[in-house]
This record gives sequence, structure tokens and C-alpha cells, in this order.
Amino acid sequence: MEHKKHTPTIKDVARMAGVSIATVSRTINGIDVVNEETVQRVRAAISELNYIPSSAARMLASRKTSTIGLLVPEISGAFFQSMLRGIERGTSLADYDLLIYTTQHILANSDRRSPLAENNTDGLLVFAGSLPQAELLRLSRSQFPVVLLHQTAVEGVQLPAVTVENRQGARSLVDHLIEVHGCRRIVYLEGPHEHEDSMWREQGYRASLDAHGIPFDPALIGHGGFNRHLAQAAIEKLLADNIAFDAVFAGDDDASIGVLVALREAGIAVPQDVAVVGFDDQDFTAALLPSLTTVRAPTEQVGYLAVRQLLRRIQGETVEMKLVLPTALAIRQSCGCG
Amino acid sequence: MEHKKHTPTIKDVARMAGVSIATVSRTINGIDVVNEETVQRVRAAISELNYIPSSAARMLASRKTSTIGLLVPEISGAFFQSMLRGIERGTSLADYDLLIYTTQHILANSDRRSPLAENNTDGLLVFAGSLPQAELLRLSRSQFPVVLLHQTAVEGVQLPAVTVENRQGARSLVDHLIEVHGCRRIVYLEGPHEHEDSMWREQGYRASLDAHGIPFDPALIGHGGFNRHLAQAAIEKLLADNIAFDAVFAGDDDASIGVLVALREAGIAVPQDVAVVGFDDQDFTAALLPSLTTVRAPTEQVGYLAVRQLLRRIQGETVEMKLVLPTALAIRQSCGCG
DNA sequence: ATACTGTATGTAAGCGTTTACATTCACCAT
DNA sequence: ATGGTGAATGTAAACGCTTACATACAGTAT
Repeated sequence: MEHKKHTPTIKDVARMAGVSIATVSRTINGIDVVNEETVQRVRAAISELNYIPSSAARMLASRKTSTIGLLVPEISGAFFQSMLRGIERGTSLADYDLLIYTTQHILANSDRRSPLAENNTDGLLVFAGSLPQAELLRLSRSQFPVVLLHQTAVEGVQLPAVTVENRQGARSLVDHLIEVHGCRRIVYLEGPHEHEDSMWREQGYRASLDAHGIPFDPALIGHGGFNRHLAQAAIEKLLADNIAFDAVFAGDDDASIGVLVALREAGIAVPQDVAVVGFDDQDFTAALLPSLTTVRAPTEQVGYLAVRQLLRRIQGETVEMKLVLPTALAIRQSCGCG
Repeated sequence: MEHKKHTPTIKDVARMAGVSIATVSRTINGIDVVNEETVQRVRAAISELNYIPSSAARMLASRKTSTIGLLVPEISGAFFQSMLRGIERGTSLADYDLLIYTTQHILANSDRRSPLAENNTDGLLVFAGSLPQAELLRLSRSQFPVVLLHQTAVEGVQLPAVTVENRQGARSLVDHLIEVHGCRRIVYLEGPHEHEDSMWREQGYRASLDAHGIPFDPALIGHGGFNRHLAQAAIEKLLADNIAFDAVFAGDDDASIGVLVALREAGIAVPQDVAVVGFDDQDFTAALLPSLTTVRAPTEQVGYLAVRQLLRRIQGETVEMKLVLPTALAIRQSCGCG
């Protein structure tokens, strides 16, 4: 009747090993010097009792959580998966935990239990559009470690960011369409509004038009939302409106799926009648028929580097304010090549 | 000089509102009755001070973390993304946090900082193949709330599980191939070995062969690993070995991409020369050309329900031991239809 | 007046760690 | 013998909450 069946604590270990809890703590954390023999005894007790330190107690006492938070507007798109993989690699390499938050709810009802995970993490990775400006401002002022993903410009705030070379990538892509395939009426499907990527890509698109003396036609801008279904609807609308075009820059690869489907259903041949290009170079792009011409973006690497940056900030080091990873054209068949 | 600039605690709130910390705690958590007027004062103090409760302290004091952990072998495949979305929906609806662990490292060096997140979460969602039997056994015995994903049979253990109807789905798929398209030599690309799904799908495949009097030919089994690249290699190997076949059941949609690419490169027409079918019905399948015939699996729903089950277990309720969600044929063109 | 009831709040004991500081002891130089 | 040193360990005070229990008070029934 003497087993009160409770999960073992550091005290139990200490008692069993015949030492004080301080010594147990020391051997667990490997700080200070502990006699080798004592270490052995403590280790033995730990595995004997199947002891697992309470991370809550540890966090409370040490004021650090060994956890980083990831804020995303929503989990969707194969894009996200690559980034997450990079992030997970970064955190687990550093022995940090990863907490994921979707902010759609937060944005809607502001009455969340944990206002912002600040109390729950040592730092935050914030994906484009997951937080309103005001919140970002507050975070920045509070000195809480934050790294922005695919978002660089926050009005009046300087927060470190990691993103990819959108403008140049889009520019080369559209250049290719114009120069190699003679396209003149190129549709651009923009992404979500909060999403800075879309703005840069559009700038690249416009710059290319400019450089080639092609006037910008607002009628050729559709809303693809970086999303398959929206993109499909956007193309259907253009078709219904009888807007003529000879190419579609879908905004990203996800959207290009919708474009492909819409065109196919309308009996329009790709790339013979209309060229289609995407952005990101996701896994499935090579398997589409025609295989998709797109821009390769090192998405996993973005995630990984963002974690590295964040970890540095948590350590109090100063980091590069802006990391822009290079992109490269991935020419396949949907533009008319091959 | 009296601002020692520390993050506000419950004490600061209490002082400012002129009440005791107990009252603050009560109003925050909405338990017990608190005078409406007092509530207002406390609320005001909270927002004035920008107070955020320390979740570590809260966890420690209440012995619950409001967090659930997700264990996956690795983050890959579009499949994962759907499931994660469902899981996230479930957790955020219940105001729980979500902690993600990739177990490849754990499986390799067993000397992780947090042996298993048991101390860190109120319950665990364990995806197929992320944990060795022994560990599962230990968890099961420790009474720690666990729900298995896409894995039902753990030797000697009864743990609640959520999965999809693999066998029947595969069976219908192969039936279709045989009955409608007259296929006789159907390749099956198996998934990762730890992955129970693959086993069931193979059983469905075999059952269909049996039912149609077609002998099982081991030469037609390849290793696709539910992965695009492995699948591509597997098909290339079959081709190189001169094994004749008139259809490929790729195991899952990811693998079918590899199959499509391998066949295309070999100049084999789909579906004219060889029919190709997948499993899962991921987002991109409809955009492939030919569009992919596959089996629709409610992956997001699996994630969502798994969370519900887990939360029930955490609440101490008993739950259904096995939830098997129905699958349905998604007939498109890659089998020869349409 | 007295005792009871219910409402609103306060008091203080944990929760399981980390860590600054104190202690002990052996050893060596004086 | 005396003091100083360093290594190994112990003591106890946080850390910021939750919650069982105690208290205070107003209203109501006796």
C-alpha cells in the first residue's frame, strides 16, 4: 500500500540515488561538475524509475521553453509542406520543439486563449499574412524574437525576414514567354492580397512587359489566390468575358493546376494555344502533361534558414535583416519548349 | 527608476486591480463566480499591462498542458498536408496547441532531450511507423492517451486508431481495372514496410486477382514507397527487366506521379498501353493528363477525427477502438475511362 | 438578537524544476 | 596547527500560476 502511483519527480530520483535534487538536476543538464560515480547512480535511478523531467516546471524555472512557434494563415498548398519540412529540420537539429498555429481563427475572433504564443515559445516564425500589422508592431517593440517568412516590408518595423527572389524569378519567366515564345497577352493571376510574394511577382511581370514595350492591360490580371480552385474560376471568368490571351502566369504552381484544368475543359491546348507557367517548382510539376515550366524556389531552405535566424535572435545575436534566396527558371513544356 | 521592466505577472494585475491573485485567476479562467464589476477592473488591468499568463506556470499548477503532440516519421507527401490540416482544425477548435515531432531522429539516436513528449503534452497522435513497437507498448501500459493514425494492429496492444478503408478501396480499384478494362497483368507498387496501409491495399489487390482467377505474380510487385522517385525507379526497373504489364496500381498518388513520368519517358502511352491508378485522391490528381483514376480517402477527416478521439481519451472518456473511414472510387482517365 | 445561508474574495500551499549561495571535505602550502 | 584552495554536493529561494480552504459580509429565517 505504499505505492501512491504518481509519476516520478526529481525528488524520487534524488532519494533513490541518495543525492540532493540539485545534483540530479546538474547531471541531467550536464552543467557544473558532478562526480562520475554519482552520475552513474543518478542515471541508474532515472532509468529505473522511468523518470521524465516535467517540461512545464523546467520552463518555469529556467524561463525558456525550448520551443518555437510557427504562425501560418492556414495549412494548405504543397508549398507549405516543403517549408514545414525545412522548419522541422531546423528545430529538431537544435533540439527545439515546434508549435504550430493557424491564425485564421485568431484573426477572426481576437479572444483566443493564448493571445500570441509569446508565453509559450522562445520565438516566433511568422508567415506572410498571418498577423495584422498592429500585432507585428507590438511584437517588434516588445523585443520578442521574430522572423518573418515571405514577408519583408512591415510598415515602420524592422524585423528579420527570409524570402525568395520573387521579382527576378518572375521577370525571367515572363521574359522567356515573350522572347522565346512570342507571347504578347499574358495573364497574371495574383495571389492573396496580404501575400507579398504576389506583389513582387507582379512587379517582375510588369517590368518584363515594360522592357519589351508591351502595354500593361489590367484586364489580364485575375485573382488566382495561389489556389487551385480560385485560379480555375479566374480563368473561366476570363474565358467567359472573351478576353483574349496567349499565356498565363498562374502566380504559383498550385494555381497553375486550376489553370490547366480550366483550359483543358475549355478545349484549349497547352502550350499550343496558350502557354502556362507557375512558380515554386513543386514536386508534382514535372508530372503534369505538359510538364510545367516554372520557377524553382528553395522553399525548404527558406524554412530551414528562418529557424537558424530565429535561433540566433533568441541567443541574442544580431542577424541579417533580410535573406533573399535565389530562384531559377525551370523550363519544361507548358511554355512551348521541349 | 521604479520600473524594473519585467514582464507583468498575475501579481501585477492583482495589485493594479486591487484584488488578490486568486480573483485574477478566477476571472481569467471564468471559474467560480466573480462580481461583474470586479471582472471589469481585472480585465482593464490585464489589457493595460498587456498581461499574458505564463503557460509554463499554468501547466505546472494545473497539471495539464492543453497541448497535443503529433508524431510522424517525416514530413513529406501531399498526403501529410491534408491530414495536418484536419488535425490543426481539431486542435484549434478545442483551444489546444499542436506540437509536431519528426521521429526519424528519435529512431536513430535514442538520446533525445524529451524522450517522448509525454511530459509536454496531454496526449499523442502517432502516425504509422513513427514509433517502434516497444515504445508503443510502453505508452499503452503507461495509460498515456494515444491515438494511432493509419495503424491499427500493434502486437499485444489495444490502442484506439483512426484509418481509412484501404482494403476495400484497393479491391474496387483493381476490380475496375480487370472488369472494365480487361487488365490481367497489374503491377502493384508497395509502400514503406512499416506502413500498414500498404499491406491492406495489397490484400485488396490480391483479393481482386483471386476473385477473377488471375494468378498472383510476385514479379509484378515493385517497391514504390509511396514516393514519387522510388516509384519511378521501380517502374524503370520493371521495364529494364522486360516484365510485361498492362496496368499499374501505384500504391498512392505520390507514387503514381513517378509511374507516369517513367512511362512517359519510356514512350509508353497511358492509358492506351498501360493503365495507371493511385490512391488518396490528392489535389493535383485531376490536373494530371490523363487525369488520375484513384481512390478518394478522407484524409483530412482522419486527422480531425483522430483529434476528437484523443481529446475524449484525455477527458477520460472511453472511445471507439477503431474508426475506419470509407473510401470511394474516383474514376478518371488514367485507367482508360472517359 | 441569533443562526444560518450564499456570495465574493482572500490566504497560502503546492506544482517540479533551476540556480545562487552555502557547506563540507580533502589536500596542500605555510 | 593554520589557512587557503577547489571539487562535490547540499539548501532553499525563486519561477507564476491553480485551487482547497478560510474569511467576511449581507440578507433571511428563526
